[in-house]
Amino acid sequence: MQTKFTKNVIKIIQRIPKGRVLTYGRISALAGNPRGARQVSRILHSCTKKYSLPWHRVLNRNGKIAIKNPSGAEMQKELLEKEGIVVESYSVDLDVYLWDVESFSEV
DNA sequence: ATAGTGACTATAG
DNA sequence: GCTATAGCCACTA
Repeated sequence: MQTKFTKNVIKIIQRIPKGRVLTYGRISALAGNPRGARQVSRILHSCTKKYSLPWHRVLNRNGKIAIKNPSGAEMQKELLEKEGIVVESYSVDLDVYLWDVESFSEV
């Protein structure tokens, strides 16, 4: 059984539009836990396969790829570029690609 | 219950 | 820009 926070995170991540990215802090805050950024990473680990989450659209606060696994980071960069996002040195320009989450509150 | 860990964040140097 | 610390919260042993 997952916590409410976990389910919210999953729902939010699944709502990330193509070509946009979100930060761990943003997601955790939207899910109801501004301090739960680390849990977002955990959820990604646990639920990416089960829920087909677009984990590649989740970056850290600096718009940088936070994955430890070098292969995974490379894959994420590739996936982002495929969506039209320019990735430089494993980081993206948040001013351009950060998802405007205001539309999520409507739901 | 306690301790260790982590795809984070904020602050300090 | 970088590393180092501390704080946070959920999961695992």
